[in-house]
Amino acid sequence: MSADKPLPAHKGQSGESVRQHNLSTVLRLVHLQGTILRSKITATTGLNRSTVSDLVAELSELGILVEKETAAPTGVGRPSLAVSAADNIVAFSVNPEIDATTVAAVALSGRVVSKERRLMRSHPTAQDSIAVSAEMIDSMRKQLEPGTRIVGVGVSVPGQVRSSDGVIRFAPQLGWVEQAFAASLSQSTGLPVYLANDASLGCVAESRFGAAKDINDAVFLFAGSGGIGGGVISNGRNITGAAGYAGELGHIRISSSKQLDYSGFSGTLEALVRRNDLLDIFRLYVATDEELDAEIRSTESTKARKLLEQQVSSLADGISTLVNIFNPEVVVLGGFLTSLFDFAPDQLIAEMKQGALAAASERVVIRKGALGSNLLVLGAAELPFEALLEAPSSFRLTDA
Amino acid sequence: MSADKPLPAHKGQSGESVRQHNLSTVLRLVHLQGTILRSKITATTGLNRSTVSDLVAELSELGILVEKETAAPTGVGRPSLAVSAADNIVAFSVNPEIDATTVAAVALSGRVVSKERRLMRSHPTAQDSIAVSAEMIDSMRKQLEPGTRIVGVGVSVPGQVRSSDGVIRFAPQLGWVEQAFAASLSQSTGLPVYLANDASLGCVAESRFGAAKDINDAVFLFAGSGGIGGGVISNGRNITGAAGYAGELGHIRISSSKQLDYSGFSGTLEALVRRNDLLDIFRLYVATDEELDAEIRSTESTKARKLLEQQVSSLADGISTLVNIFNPEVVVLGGFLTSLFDFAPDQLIAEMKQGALAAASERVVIRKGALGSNLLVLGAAELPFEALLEAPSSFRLTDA
DNA sequence: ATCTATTTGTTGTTTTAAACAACAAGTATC
DNA sequence: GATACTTGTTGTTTAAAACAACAAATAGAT
Repeated sequence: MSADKPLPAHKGQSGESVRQHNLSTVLRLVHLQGTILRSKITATTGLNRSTVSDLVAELSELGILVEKETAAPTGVGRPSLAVSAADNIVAFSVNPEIDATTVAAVALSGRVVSKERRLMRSHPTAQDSIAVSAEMIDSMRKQLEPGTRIVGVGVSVPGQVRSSDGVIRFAPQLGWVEQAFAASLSQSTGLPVYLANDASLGCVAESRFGAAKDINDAVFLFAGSGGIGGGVISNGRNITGAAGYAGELGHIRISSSKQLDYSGFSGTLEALVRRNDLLDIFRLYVATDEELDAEIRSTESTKARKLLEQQVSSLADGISTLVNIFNPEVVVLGGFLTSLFDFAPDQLIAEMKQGALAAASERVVIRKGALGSNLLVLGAAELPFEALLEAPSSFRLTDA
Repeated sequence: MSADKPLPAHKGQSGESVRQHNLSTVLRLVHLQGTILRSKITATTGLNRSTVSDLVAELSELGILVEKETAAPTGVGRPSLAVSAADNIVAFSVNPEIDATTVAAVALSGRVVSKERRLMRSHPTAQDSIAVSAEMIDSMRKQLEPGTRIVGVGVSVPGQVRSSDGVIRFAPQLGWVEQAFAASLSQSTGLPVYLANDASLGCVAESRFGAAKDINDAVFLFAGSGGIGGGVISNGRNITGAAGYAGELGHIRISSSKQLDYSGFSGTLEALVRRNDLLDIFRLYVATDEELDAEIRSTESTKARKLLEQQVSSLADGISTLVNIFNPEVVVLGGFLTSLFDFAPDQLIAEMKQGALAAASERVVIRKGALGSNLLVLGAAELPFEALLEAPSSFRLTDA
């Protein structure tokens, strides 16, 4: 009945855990803000000058942070030192898609060190994908600067991932079911591997570095050829749910329509806002988001415009529901949803407000994603980085 | 661009804040678990025996906790002391409804010290309600045991409340708009007053003391005569949103039906699962939840059973959407939704699973609320208690 | 060019609170 | 009644943040 397991919520704090927390706080600040003055760290953390000095020294010792003298002094008084995240600590990010696999190396400083997209035959098995990923990581690893250290691998998966053990439960586009992706890729590379849903990672990336930076409550909707994915930041934290499947915002039911989405549910947001329907009406077979966007911007076809208006309406319905549920400050759109937004921003906003409570919707801002093609690259890299940020002094880095 | 305000997320921890945190942790543990052995506190917090001894001593000194020798020893070894929350520290909870106002005094120990429900003429103004509440609190205050100290007042509001200043933005049933309830009631009583949405507070109560105790991810749906309200616990925390309006789960759109809910939105969960529709079909004008439940259990009418099945379907649709969004462990139902559940549990569960992702729904349990008529009494009291739990050593208690 | 005010880094000391260690107290089992 | 076991108590140690004093580096004033 009562909790025999020591819930983390009821954990006390000892002296050492305070040190861990403070190291973590400083490192996270630098990772998120980029290069930052030490005096600024002192101000934002509220810690004493000498304490910050000591913390930064320890992190520098570990090779995680770097201190440099500021090139141009900023004002009166002794110039403060600039603190940056190490440029030679990298995470690999992997994004398997239906027709290609993207692998990148991202430095803790945020720099994308290298990035490669390899086309694959359609419908690769998970084993194929793991083999290709491992090989790409291996070759990329050899080209890293000497002395570079590796945090691990983050994989963005277009499907549902069990967070506890990194098993892909179901990836509809790829046709994968119950694949122990993390364990297998970890075996092949000798590196720790972390998995999460792609849209959730996009959400994390936009909230840390993009359109929702410094926002505590945000909702994300990303649409691609595989449907609509989503993510939520509430009170500054990504909502994951009990097992990691939360945030499937494409599958919220908003209508009685019998139209099906890619997972076979009817009347959902994903069923009514379909990229393929737009491609069809423009008589396109495949198209990049840019090409589709150009068509949407320029079309004069009444039929096309009507479909677009319907999709905008459905999107507004979906956003209304999410606003009522989450009361976010910002709603961030990605993929071709940005084109829908641009097509009829006033309609979208008006219909969204009409379907949502005034109090919850009055301050909501709808915004386009800011990270473009680096969205998932940065998002996936945050998974291993998060592990490092959580325990900077005890995390085991791997030599390149 | 970058954060000039020191975000709490980037706050460091000093020695003193550790003490605060640990005092808070111990006190919260006792408040949530009820009477608990000191050895158990040591085990769950992970703190040293002597540290726990010291922390409990400080809280006892403050009169917040009480240590007693255990009546019946539990096993081998020196018997541990039983730690309880003080029974003479109380919070008032207030619940204004359309036809009555309920005021109660709740002890930190969880005991409901007193409770009174006063009938009022229909459609009271906010001023009426504040005056009546203040008067009820005053008279109840006089009857408290000597030496009792007061934490504050928590108000559960059937409407949207801005959390920053306790202004009621809109309470559709009561017809209130923009009422500075907290400020006004605080003026009248001389006590700190906290406000929140009623369903959110019910959610907090069930998650701390009721059907979702020790559950980190739970969704709550409560239905009454005023519609359907909701609340969410994600990662152990109640979701409030940017301004406090999150959790309006009754207003999620699940259908294209033109049926309107109490806030004028069409096709929402609240529009399709209406208590009044059930009352109508049973030819009841007013009825308690118990009376309605009896009708639902015993009805043989085909028309009634069809309506009930429709409502169960709609409820299942709503829960599916919420399961896809939140991946909860438990969904808790309250009000007449429990009767719907009892009417057709298999249908509800089957249809819910049909509309939700397998991964997210496979482990979900649908459960009835456990707190009955004390739901809002306990929930509202948690608001002032929370302030005390947050800062036990510096919180200013008021003498009765 | 020099002086002053200002800000920040550095170093050595103090303080706080948790951990630790040793012992006493109380219970159950043999 | 002896022994093992668990918990409370007390005094000591330790870790880390705060503090204080001073040095360093800048901008602006004289």
